Amino acid sequence: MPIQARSRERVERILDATAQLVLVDGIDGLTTRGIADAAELPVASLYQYFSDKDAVLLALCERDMAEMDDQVARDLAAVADLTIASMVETAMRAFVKVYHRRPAFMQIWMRGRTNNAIYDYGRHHNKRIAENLLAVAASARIVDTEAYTAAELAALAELAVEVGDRAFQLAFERDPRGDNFLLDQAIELVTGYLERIAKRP
Amino acid sequence: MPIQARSRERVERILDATAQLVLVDGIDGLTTRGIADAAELPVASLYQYFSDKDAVLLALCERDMAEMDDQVARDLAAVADLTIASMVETAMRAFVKVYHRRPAFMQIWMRGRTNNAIYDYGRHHNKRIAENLLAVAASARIVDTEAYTAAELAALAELAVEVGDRAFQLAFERDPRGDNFLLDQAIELVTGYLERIAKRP
Amino acid sequence: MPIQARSRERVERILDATAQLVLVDGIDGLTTRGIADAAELPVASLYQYFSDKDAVLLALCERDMAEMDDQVARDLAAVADLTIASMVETAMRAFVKVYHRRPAFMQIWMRGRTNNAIYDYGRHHNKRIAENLLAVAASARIVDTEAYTAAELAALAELAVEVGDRAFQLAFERDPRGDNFLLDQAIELVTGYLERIAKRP
Amino acid sequence: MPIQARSRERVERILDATAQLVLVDGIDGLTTRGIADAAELPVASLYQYFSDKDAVLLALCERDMAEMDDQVARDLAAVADLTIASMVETAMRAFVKVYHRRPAFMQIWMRGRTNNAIYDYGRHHNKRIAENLLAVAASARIVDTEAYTAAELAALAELAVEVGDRAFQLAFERDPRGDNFLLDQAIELVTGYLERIAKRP
DNA sequence: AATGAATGAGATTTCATTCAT
DNA sequence: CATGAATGAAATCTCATTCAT
Repeated sequence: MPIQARSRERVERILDATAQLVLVDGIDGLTTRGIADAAELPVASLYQYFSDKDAVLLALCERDMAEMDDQVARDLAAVADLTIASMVETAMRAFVKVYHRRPAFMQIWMRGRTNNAIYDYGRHHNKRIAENLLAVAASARIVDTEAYTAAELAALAELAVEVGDRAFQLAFERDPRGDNFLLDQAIELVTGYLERIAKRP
Repeated sequence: MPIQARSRERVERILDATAQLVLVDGIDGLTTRGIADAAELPVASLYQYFSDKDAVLLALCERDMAEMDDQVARDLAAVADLTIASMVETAMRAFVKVYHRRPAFMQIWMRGRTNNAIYDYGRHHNKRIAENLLAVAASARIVDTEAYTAAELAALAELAVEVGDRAFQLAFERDPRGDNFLLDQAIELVTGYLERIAKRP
Repeated sequence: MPIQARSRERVERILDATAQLVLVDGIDGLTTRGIADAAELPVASLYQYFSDKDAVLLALCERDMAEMDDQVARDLAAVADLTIASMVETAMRAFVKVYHRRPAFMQIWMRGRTNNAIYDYGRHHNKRIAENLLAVAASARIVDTEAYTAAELAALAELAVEVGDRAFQLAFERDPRGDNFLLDQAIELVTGYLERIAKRP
Repeated sequence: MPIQARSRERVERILDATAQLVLVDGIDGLTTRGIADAAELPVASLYQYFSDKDAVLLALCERDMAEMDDQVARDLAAVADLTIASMVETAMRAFVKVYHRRPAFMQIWMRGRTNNAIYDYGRHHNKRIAENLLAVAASARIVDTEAYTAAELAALAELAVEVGDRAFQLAFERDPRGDNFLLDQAIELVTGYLERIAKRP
C-alpha cells in the first residue's frame, strides 16, 4: 500500500474512532489513549498525523463541515425559485440531513463547544456560512442592499446563523433526531427575521 | 466578626474568584487549586463551603441568576403598557443590565453549559424564565391562547429565551459592553418571533 | 445529668458506633468523622475523650477484652476437674462465646490487625492471657515444672495462645459464627500441643 | 541494555523498594510516592508496570511465593524417607530458608493480609500449599484416608499451614533470624497435630 | 467542657506529550 | 516512519487534628 494511502486511511480511522468516543463518553471523556486504542494504533502515532488532541477534534469538525457545506451547496443549487425563505429553509434542512447522517458530529457540534478549539472553529465556520449564504442571496439579487450597509448585512446574517444554530441545539437536545416542532419553529424564526433584508419589490 | 458573616464573605470570595477565573481561562481551565489560590484560602477550605467543584459553579450561577430574576421582575413591574414587544424589550434590557454588572456570569452562562451541573441548571432556569414571562403575558391577556396549545406556547417561549441568549452572546463577544447594533437586533428578532403569539384584536 | 455520667455515656456511644462502622466498612474505612456522625456528636468532641483515632480502637478492644477475660475467668472457675485439656477447652469456648456476643469485636480482632495499635494490643493481650492461664495451671499443680524452664513455659503458652488465635481466625473467616469443624480442630490442636507440659503422674 | 531487561530490572527495583518500605513503615504507611522515591523513578512510571498500588503488593507476594514453592519442592524431593514428620519438618525448614532470604516478604505475609489483594492471594496460596503437600503425602501413601473425608483432610492441612505460619511469625518477631526454640516448637506443634492423619500401620 | 470551623499535608491516579530506537 | 516506553505536571478530594470562642 502506498504510504499516502495508508496515512489517509489511518487519519480516517482516527477521526471515526474519535467520533464514536465522543458519542459514548462525551467530549470531556476523550483521551489520546482512548482514541489510539479505538483506532487500533499506538498513541505516539497519533502525533504523526495530528499536532495535538485539539487538532483531532478540529479535523473531525472540518471533515464533517465540508460535507455539510457540500450538502447545502448542492441543495441550494436545486432550488428553482430562490427567495430568502426558500434559501433559509433549504440550508437549514440540509444541516438537519447531515446531523442525521453524522450523529457523532452533531454531538460534538451541539455539546462539545466548551472545548476552545471547537468553539472557535464553530464561530469561524458560522461566520463563513453566513458570508456564503449572503453572497448567494446577493448574486440572486434578493437582498435589499439599500436599507442596510454591507457591515450590517454581514452582522445580520451571522446573527441569523448563530441563532439558528442555537435553535437546532435545542431541537437536538430534546430529541436525538431533532424535535420536529422545534426544527420547524427554528426555520420560521430565522426566516421571519431575515425577511427584513429581502429586496422590497 | 460573627462567624456567619465571615462564612458568607468567604463564600462570596470563592464565587467571585471563580467568576474571574472562568472569564480568563474558561470553564475547562478551572481547578480547585486555582479557585482556592485566587480566593486566598486553602484548598481544603473550599470543601467546607462546597461539596465539590461543580457545586461552586452551580452556586455562582444561582447567585447571579437570582439577581437577574430580580432585575427582570422589578423592571417589568414598572412597565405601564404591557405588550409582547414591551415585555420582550424590558426583559432583555434587564438581562443586559445584569450582564453588565456581572460579566463573568455571562461567560459562564454562555460557554459553561457542557458542565453537567451548569447545563442542567441552565436548562431548568431558562425554562422557568420562559414560564414566568409567559405567565405574566397570559395574565395580561396579551397572548393568543387559541392558536397554540399550552405545550406549544411553552416550547415557543423557551426557544425565544434560548435564542435571545445566543444573540446576546454574540453581542457581548463582539464588545464587552454588548454591541449595540446586535443587542437591538436581538430584541427585534425575539420580538418579531414572539409577536405571532400576541392576541389578535 | 452529672458530667461524669454524661461522659461515660458518650464514650460508650463512641465505642458502639466505632464497632458498628468497622463491621460495615472495615477497619480501613473508619474515619473520625464517620465515628462522630454515627455517635451523633461533633468530630472535635471525640478528642475530649480520646487522644486520637487509634485510642478509640484500642479502647474498644480493651472494653471487649475485659469482657472476654471475665468470661474466661468465670467459666474456668466453674470447672470441677482442672486439667490441661479442660482448661484449654473451657478458655477457648469462652472466647467463642464472646465472639458471638460481640461480632464487631470479632471483626476487629480477626481482620483489623494491620492497624498497628490493634496489632500491638493483640500481641500484648495474648501474652497476658497466656500468663494468666499458665498461672492458673501452675497453682492447680497440673504443669510439669521440671521438664521446662519458666521462660520456656511462658514461650510455649504464648505460642499456644497465638496459634489458637490464628486457628480461630480461620474458623471465623470461613463462617461468621465460627466454622464448627475448625473450632473443634483448633481446640484439639492446642490441647494436643499443650499436653506436653502436663505434669506426668 | 535491551528494553525487556531494563523493564524487568525496574520491576525488581520497585518490588525491592516496596519490600523495604513495608518492613519499615508497615503496610498502611505504604504510598505510591514512597515506592517511587525509593525505587528512584517517577511516580507515573509505576503505572507502566503496575495497574495500581495493590498490584505492586500482589506482585511482590507472587515473586517471593514462587521462590518459596520452589524451595519446598526442591527440598522435599531430596528427602529419602517420606513421613508426615519428615515432610512437615522439611517444608517448614524450607519456609525458614526463604524467610531468611526475604525478610520483607515475611513481614508482608504476616502483617499485610488485611489488604484485600494480599489477603485473597494469601488465602489462595496457603490453600494451594496445603493441597500440594497433601497430594505429596497421599501419593507417598502416608495418609490415613479412611479416618477422614477428603474435605476434612483439606481443612486439616490448611489449618496446619496457617497455624505454622503464625507460629513462625512469633519466632521471627522475637528474633529477626527466627527464634530457634520457637521454630522448633512450631515444627513440633504442626507435626504433632498432623500425625493424626498419618496412616496407622 | 464543648464545638463549628479551619487546614496542612498528602494520596492516588490520569494524561498529553516526547523521545530514543 | 513508527512506536514502546517514559514522565512532568497536575487534579480532585480526604482526613486527622487543632483552634478560637
